This record gives sequence, structure tokens and C-alpha cells, in this order.
Amino acid sequence: MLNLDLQSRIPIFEQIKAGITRLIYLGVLSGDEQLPTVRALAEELGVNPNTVQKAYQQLETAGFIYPIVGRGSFVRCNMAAPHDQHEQIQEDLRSLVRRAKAAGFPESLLTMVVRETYQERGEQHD
Amino acid sequence: MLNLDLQSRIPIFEQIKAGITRLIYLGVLSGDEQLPTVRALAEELGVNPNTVQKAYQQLETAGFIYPIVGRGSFVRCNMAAPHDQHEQIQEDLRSLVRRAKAAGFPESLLTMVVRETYQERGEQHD
DNA sequence: TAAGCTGTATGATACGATATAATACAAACA
DNA sequence: TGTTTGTATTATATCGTATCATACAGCTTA
Repeated sequence: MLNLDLQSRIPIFEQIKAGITRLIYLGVLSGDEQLPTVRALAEELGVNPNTVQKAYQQLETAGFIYPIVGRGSFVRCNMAAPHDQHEQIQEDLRSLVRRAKAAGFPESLLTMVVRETYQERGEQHD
Repeated sequence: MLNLDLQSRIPIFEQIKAGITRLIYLGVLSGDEQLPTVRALAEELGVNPNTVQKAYQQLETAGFIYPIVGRGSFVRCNMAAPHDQHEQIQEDLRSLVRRAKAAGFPESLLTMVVRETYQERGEQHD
């Protein structure tokens, strides 16, 4: 379902968060669709259940999913609609990153610009 | 010279690296121009000299600067030329990030796409 | 009702990265 | 000669991440 990079400096729970978010945005996960169980996903990914739970908890806080004790976790309806805009943005971003890389831009600088720009006017989302 | 976010999850030495890199790309630092001393920058930023040295060392490995013992650290000539392309890319990226943010894209997803795309064909730079 | 699943919570532990502190040394320079 | 430079080393502290083990309450189903 998701593919992790265990060697990456980016925390596993962050990768899970981003992965789930992406699946939602791409429409792979629809509204009210059930996500893998905390334990199930943990086993599938080969990580600790607590790690998955941390990701799920933050996804809930961010409003992407909602949990039902004894049932499972589900995708929030209003988040599920896969806007065309989103795919377009992802494609634009990929294209831009490739251009930047070709121009010799270091990845760290790209990340820095993304972070700075995103946080220009206070925080939002995760 | 640089402004750090000590609360950020991004390591200080990474922020220094990205900051110096940016100054080089923007043309603020020209070829063969001397950088602040390891100790001087450390004091200015209020961090440990070892932290600055770690950043400088990685910048040297990446080919952005070169050191001379007893003299100081300097900007590599071939890196100094501030291509118009670079400013354009930065501006494009900023614009795209603002668009993504407005569309509700979480920052972590943007970062993920940047990372994935950048590393598509093996590594380069830092 | 009983069993098994769910999310949730907690405490202990381990590990690595980061950052600091305190030195030390060789090279360059005034 | 004395100061400044980059560089290196060792020790220490801290924090985030992740694991392991365990437990509890709510839901579902047999």
C-alpha cells in the first residue's frame, strides 16, 4: 500500500502521513473508505503499531481521517474528493523539481524554499 | 547574515548549508569571496563552532566552497555565477507552493514529492 | 454472553542524530 | 612570535524516533 524508506532521515510516521495523504488526494482512498488497521498496516510495513498510530493520530488531528474505536479508521468525506487541481499541482511540482535539479539546485535549498514559502503567513495543516 | 530557526526540526547545520547556498545562488556571495570564519559565524549565530564547521565541511564536499587553513573559507568561482535561471526557479517554486497551500496541500506532501522527484535517478549534490 | 477485533494509552528501553564543550594542532599571516 | 585560520578529537547532554510489552474500553460477530 505504501512504500517506506527506512534509511531516510524523514521519520517513518511522517512518511506514512504523507503516503496516506497522497492516496487520499489521488482518489485511491475514497470518502468513508476504511483504512488499514493500525496493527495490520504496522505488520504490512514491518514497523511498530505505535508508529502507525502516531501517524494516524496526526492525520486525525489534521482532519484527514476519523477513527471509530472497535471499527477502524476512515477517510473524511470532504477530504476525499480528488480535485483535478491536486494532480496538476503534483505534476507541476515534479516538473519544476526536475528543472531545478538539472540547473544544479541542491535538494536542501528546494526544501528550504518550500518550507519558508509555506509558512509565510502562519501555520496550516500539518 | 543568515537567520536560523532554532525551533525547527531541520538541523542547524542544514539551515546553514541551505542559507549559504542560497546566498551564492543569489549572487550575494561572489566567486572567491571570503565567507565568515567558522568561529565568527558561530558566534554571530549563537551556535557551536563545530556546528558551523559541519556545514562548511559539507559545503566543501558538495563543491560550493573551498577552505584554506590559516586564511578562511571561500566561494568556488564556478558556483558563484548567479544564473537568471536560478532566481526564476526559486520564484516559480514559491508561486507553486503558494498555490498548493491554497489548495489545501499539506507541507509534508510537498516535501515528499520534492524528495521523490529529486532522487528519481540517483543522487546528486547534497 | 464470550471471543476477537478495533482504537487508545502507558511505561520502559534503545538508538541515532544533533549540538555543545573543551582541547589540541598545523598552516597562514602580520 | 603571536594571532587567526581550518581541522580534529573526545566526552557529554539532549531530543526525537522507534520498539517492546502491556493494558483497557468500545464495537462486532459468533
